[in-house]
Amino acid sequence: MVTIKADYFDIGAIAESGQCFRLDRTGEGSFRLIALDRVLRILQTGDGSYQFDCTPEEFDSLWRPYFDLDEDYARYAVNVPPADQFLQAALAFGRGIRILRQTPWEMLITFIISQRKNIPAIKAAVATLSRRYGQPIAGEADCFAFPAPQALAACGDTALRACALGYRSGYIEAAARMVADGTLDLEGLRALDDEALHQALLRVPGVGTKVANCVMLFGYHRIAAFPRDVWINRIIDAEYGGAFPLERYAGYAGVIQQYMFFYARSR
DNA sequence: CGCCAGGACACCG
DNA sequence: CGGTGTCATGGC
Repeated sequence: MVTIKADYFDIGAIAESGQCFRLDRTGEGSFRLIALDRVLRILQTGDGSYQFDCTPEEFDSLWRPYFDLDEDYARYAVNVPPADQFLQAALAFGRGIRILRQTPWEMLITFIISQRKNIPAIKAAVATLSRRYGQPIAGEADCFAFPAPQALAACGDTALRACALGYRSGYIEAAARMVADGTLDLEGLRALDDEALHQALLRVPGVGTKVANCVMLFGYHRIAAFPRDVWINRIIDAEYGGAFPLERYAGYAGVIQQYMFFYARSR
């Protein structure tokens, strides 16, 4: 058991921020995360601290980096103009959101699934896919790791379609084959700069600009990436006259984007 | 039942 | 280059 008290850390906000689809509220102040082929239970105590059900070694080597706890999120707020009432409200409301360091493979498949689906539907599809093609996690009832590339590459378009994936099943099968046969080296892409990484991801069927930016932001922690979905476009139209001042947040616009998304969707 | 969802893609002018 | 129709399915 590990207890922490971190500023700018709110597991409930993170769970509802649309970046991770396997972090669920299991009760009042309790959460369960399936990630990195493991299960992590998290308890939010009354005094604002958190208890993680893992060893200190596991916390330091896996979960501290996963939750990006070594980064100071106060620095992302300094360039927001006081007159920007929308962003001021969004940062106050979403205080405690962090950009999780998830894996490129899971983000690639998850965000191919995400197109034209709402968040509950995405979570359901990821859960079905994991239950059918992921490894059961030892010592945990009904918990399954995210499927390996080989597992998804082998199961076929028809079986994938039966996981409520619809027309995306062909994209997912093709992407899984590229990764399984080495055509696409997701770990090797870490060496590329943002623009080259973006271009490499666009070669994957079913990956356009928006999904590529999500994979960059949530899978490679490229926090300059700024995914534009229907919610973000709606905000930019309604609050910024169609032109959001991205350059003001150069280098970390993706973090700002996440506050915008979470706040907009809450209303 | 109808509308919408963290879009991509082919096609068109 | 920018606009338009289509794609399959579930949540609300």
